[in-house]
Amino acid sequence: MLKNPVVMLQLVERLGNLIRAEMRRVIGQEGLQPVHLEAMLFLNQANRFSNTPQSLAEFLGVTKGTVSQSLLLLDRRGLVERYQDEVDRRVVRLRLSQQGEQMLAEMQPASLWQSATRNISANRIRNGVAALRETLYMLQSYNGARTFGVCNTCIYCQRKSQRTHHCALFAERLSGPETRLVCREHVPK
Amino acid sequence: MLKNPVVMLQLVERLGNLIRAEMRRVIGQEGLQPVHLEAMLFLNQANRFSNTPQSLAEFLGVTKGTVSQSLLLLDRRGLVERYQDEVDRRVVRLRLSQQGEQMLAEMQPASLWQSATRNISANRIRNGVAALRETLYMLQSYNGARTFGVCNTCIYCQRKSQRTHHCALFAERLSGPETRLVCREHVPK
DNA sequence: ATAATTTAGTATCGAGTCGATACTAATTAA
DNA sequence: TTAATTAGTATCGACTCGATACTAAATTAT
Repeated sequence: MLKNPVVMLQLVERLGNLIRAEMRRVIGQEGLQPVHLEAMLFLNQANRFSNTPQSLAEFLGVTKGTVSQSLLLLDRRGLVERYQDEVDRRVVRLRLSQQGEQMLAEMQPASLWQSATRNISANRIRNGVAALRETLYMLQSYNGARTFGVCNTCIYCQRKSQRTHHCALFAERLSGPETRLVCREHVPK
Repeated sequence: MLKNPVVMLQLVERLGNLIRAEMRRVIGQEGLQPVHLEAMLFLNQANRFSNTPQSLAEFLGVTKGTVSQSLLLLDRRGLVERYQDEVDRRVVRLRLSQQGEQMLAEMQPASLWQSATRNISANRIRNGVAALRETLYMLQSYNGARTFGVCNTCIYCQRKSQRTHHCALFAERLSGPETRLVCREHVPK
């Protein structure tokens, strides 16, 4: 019976809470809540198959009703735009507004973390990242939860030529930058 | 400019959110919120210098007013008991009730995590723990936040004999089990 | 083709978080 | 003795969140 995994859980939990508290402090000055920042960070990264309320709800682990409320607020504040899908007129598409993108750019949420990790050896961080990633995938598979990885780590992503890729699930062409966005249908290789 | 630290941040953030969502699912069945579980986990670990509303507020990163509300609820549910300090009659002492301890014991919050980390090499986990711990201490020192470590990793903790320890800050004797509890005055060696 | 079902999203309600502000009471400093 | 500080509580308003009930569009079954 190993104790280290439990220690790792406690560390992740504590770090997660600290990050959340820091978020609350920073974003609170804009009259927002942590979940609003999470949502904006997701929309900043989501590909065109994943920029919907449903997808956001799955990512955040809340119900679609809850997400609907949060989106109402983000819309009112002019940070997120909603528009109807052309093909399926039930679905709503989401994107950050110019103002939303600007706010995200100004916040630099990672800067504190950058300095906190400056003196840790690259090898240690590489190992840490590997351990965390493996844990994340395992946890997600237990839950039946989605992995929300980027396309270029997905089994459906096929390289066609130097510059073009192809998604075997949606049967659509993917540009280079698109392969670095997160997808709700992602399945890790 | 290294990318790995940012990846680590995103992983910790994502894992933290998953843990939180899982908490909400589990504890929600008791009509509680994630923060209530966090509070109970803290009280289960806090030493006799740290079992106060003020200390809990610092740990959770919220205001004392907020904590006061949460404690009201935990008290109403019979999960936490509040009693007055003998010496300083302003301060309120907190402890888990028998019922609170039982609920915590039945929940096994770490069990899913245990299985998720089963196949990761011990070395990788050790490195991950080291990287996370270092990051945590750095972040806390930037914030001026407390570290909330256990006594036996604190500069004030002195070993007197085989079985007895001594806290140089509070100038009091510590039993063996007490050196494994968390303290708000903790300063890492 | 029509009806039943499923799916995407919204609206509303109630309990709770959370910060801000204002307050009480006990302790400490001037 | 008075003033300032500290620990905690009470109240308010904006928001989260799940549950429930709803609309409308798309899909499936008949």
